[in-house]
Amino acid sequence: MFFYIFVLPEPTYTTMSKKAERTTAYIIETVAPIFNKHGYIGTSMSDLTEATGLTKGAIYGNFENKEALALSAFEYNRNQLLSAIDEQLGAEEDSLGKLFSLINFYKQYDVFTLPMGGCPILNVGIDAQGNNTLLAAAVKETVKDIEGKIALVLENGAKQNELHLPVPPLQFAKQLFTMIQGAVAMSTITRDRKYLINTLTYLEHLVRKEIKK
Amino acid sequence: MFFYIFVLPEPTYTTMSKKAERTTAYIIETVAPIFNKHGYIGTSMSDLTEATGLTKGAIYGNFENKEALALSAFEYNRNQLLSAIDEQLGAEEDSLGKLFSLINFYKQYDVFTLPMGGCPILNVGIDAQGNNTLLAAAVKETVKDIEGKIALVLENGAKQNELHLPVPPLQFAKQLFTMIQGAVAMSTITRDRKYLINTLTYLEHLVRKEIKK
DNA sequence: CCGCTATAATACCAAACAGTATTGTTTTTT
DNA sequence: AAAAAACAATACTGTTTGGTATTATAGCGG
Repeated sequence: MFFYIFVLPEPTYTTMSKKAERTTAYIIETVAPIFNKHGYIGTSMSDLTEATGLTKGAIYGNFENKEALALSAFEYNRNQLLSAIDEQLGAEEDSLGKLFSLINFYKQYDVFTLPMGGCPILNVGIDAQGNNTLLAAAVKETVKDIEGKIALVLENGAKQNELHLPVPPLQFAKQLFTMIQGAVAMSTITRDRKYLINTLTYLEHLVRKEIKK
Repeated sequence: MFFYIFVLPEPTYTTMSKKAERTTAYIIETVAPIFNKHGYIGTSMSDLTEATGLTKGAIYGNFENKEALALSAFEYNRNQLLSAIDEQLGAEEDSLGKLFSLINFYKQYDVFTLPMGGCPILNVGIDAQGNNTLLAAAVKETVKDIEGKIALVLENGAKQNELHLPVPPLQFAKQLFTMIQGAVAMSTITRDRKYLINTLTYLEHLVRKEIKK
């Protein structure tokens, strides 16, 4: 018996025609988990040359400066996350199914974010707060995106009479995402995935009891 | 009409006899919010000499190295937080009152943590994760402390038959704290205190409905 | 108020930092 | 296959990093 947990995607940088495009993608994909794990200031250019096997000339030929590279790296991780969320919210037919699909996804969020060096929302969101306004703004925008996606599902569910919400869709979405991120934060800080499991099991129960018709 | 929000405490370093004790305390108190805001690597020794008005000779005369200073700084912030939590959990007579007191404290957690440069649990917990194992361990321990304090209140409340818990006290405490830290994280990342207000209002409702007898 | 000691300032270190101008080497186009 | 263009490596810049040995000053007990 076999379990497919995650199918490792082919790296983007192997499927591009132009050389520069390839190295640019290669750099981003190699560098993204490092920035995510050690933060903007905590990551040095020599960390990146070491990890990529490239020289500074190569990196600075493809990116204007460290900040631009860090932004691209965050965007790369963010896109992976947004794609995964879209996948969960697009899979099932009914809104409740979509919600449970998302909840189950977050139960394994630690293994999902392992290759990217942790949760980009949390890591970059906190790290950049005191050190890089550009990154901080990008994270803020991403949060808004995700909340919007969840709110849309809730709104449709309410319209289709599949579920009833005690508060407006966006507010409920924000509450839901806040609790999820709380679990992400606590399991990150304590390195204990039980926070993830317990909180998301509770959210399952909450959705079933509070908004399921 | 006057509102006393917070009474600014007299700095510790003004009430000590020995000179060395005073500067040590002065350094810690000056430096603590800087480390908390910019992180361990994000804070340079020159940031600290600038902020304190002291020279490196003075700082290194009172602390072995940067790491030891950062640890003292975290411990200082942590003690302030633990004291505040103790205050809330000691004020009221009944367990439910203690709980509501804590919840109300966290509704204003952003203004409480403003002078220390944000939530030390979250900031140091995430920052240190990829950069400093000593600090990371200290945060982990603090989390355990806080959860223990909340669990104790819950356990007493259950024993006194003031409330009934659907799960063991420590597990409920962890769930509660997870949601609180979720609100802290989200309001930090988005710089929007509504997350704090909404989540803690919800927790109020949850406690009233789920565990109040 | 003197003199010893405790404490802080100065001046310095090697290493690491982000960034760049130039040279060398591949790709790509003709 | 040669020429042009794109790309990456090298070697270097000035600055800042954490840390320290030494010198100067301030605090404090007798």
